[in-house]
Amino acid sequence: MLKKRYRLRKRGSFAYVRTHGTKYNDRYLTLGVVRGNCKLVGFVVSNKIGKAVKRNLVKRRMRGAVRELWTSIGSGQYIFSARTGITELGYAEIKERISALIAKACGVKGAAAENRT
RNA sequence: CGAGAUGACCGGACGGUUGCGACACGACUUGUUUGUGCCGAGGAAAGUCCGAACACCGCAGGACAGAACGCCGGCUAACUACCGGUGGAGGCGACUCCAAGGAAAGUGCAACAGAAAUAAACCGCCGAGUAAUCGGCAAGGGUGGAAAGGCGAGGUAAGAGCUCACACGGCCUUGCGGUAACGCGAGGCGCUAUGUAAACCCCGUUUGGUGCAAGAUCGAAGGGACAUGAGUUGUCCGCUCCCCCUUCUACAUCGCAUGAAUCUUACGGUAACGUAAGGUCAAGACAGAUAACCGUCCACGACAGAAUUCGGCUUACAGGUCAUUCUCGCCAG
RNA sequence: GCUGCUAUGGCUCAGUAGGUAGAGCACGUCCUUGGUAAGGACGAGGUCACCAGUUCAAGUCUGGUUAGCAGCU
Repeated sequence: MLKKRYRLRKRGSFAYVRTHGTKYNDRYLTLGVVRGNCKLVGFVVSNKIGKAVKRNLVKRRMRGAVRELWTSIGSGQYIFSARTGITELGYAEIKERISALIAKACGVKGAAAENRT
């Protein structure tokens, strides 16, 4: 599991990433990224996903996956948003999809930075 | 053996690796550090439907309105909950269910059907009359959820509680039993009275508002202003205050985890529950902590995630366990 | 976490002192026109979100459930 100090926690940070970040989409996940020196990750699981038990389960799995892939992530602020239907996936699938998104984001790092400025 | 009834309980287990949150004790590089120990979701944590604690609203006052409840007795911090009884309804039964005061205080409503709906005469019956028609009656028919008690006898022109009987219904008086609701009897009164109060209402009881995003501590700017205004309920009265309003920033610390707590035993009580003794401290976050993988076993795992805290209610739920428990049916002896 | 509101034909809505559920648009058939639109006539379409209760009778009254919407920060 990810320690608290590596997680994105402030309301303002979420708003910043959402408006200024580059987005990468998947069938079940959305990733928003802003480059920076520190390395912070946030998770969004909305009410649409399900009731409290399902939401918590999804959130835990996402955190667990990110922890295992921690070394492959570059510095910056990340937000993973869950989309409807994700409750049908197992842990392994979620992990695969997250790693694919991370690869995509880190691969086009330079281009994303140019577009932003 | 099968079908049920009632009450209580459990809610995968064990082991290994990696990982997360709070707390305690250490370490040194003194902080977004690290090591060890210990603890870490539920019977409903849910819905937010009642009742409280606690906090604030200057005081927490009054009246009306509004709201809730409504057989009796207990229990409780409190309650509309709970327990026991009474009455009623359902079931062959064990047993279950019931917002269960007042309809002669008043008002409203009762569609359609039906002659007529709180009111009396369509068909009908009887009498008078040649007949038209007039008078008497409410037994029978039919409508309706409901038609001025039921059934029998007497009585009559025909009929009618008009009169009488009833282990019938109602009202009044009274005896016995019960704390009481009420029950079981006795006597009297021929007896007018439909339903609806989960329609307004009447009677009785209770009730100030807002809710931990309550609130306490810590800022800045702008505007109004000496009687306006404000003081969190709809209206009014009373009382009080001198400052009030708006916007923005910050989201830290406290509130915040020992409590009407819970477990065991004993005693009292039919029970809810109470009393005494002893034991236990057992989540406390603020983008919000329980996951991933593997192995073994079985019934192959449902509903579902704490957010101020308790007592209830309601709703969801795979499967399973227990009881000198209770009922019905079938078979055998 | 807390507090409110709504649910009626395909769509937008009425329906207040319980008594056989209505309007507009849309839809179908016919008339009108050389044809279309407009207009006219007729018609179909409803478990009144769901489950119980009160009542002779419930869209309406009472309790519960489920969806959806809004506000408080």
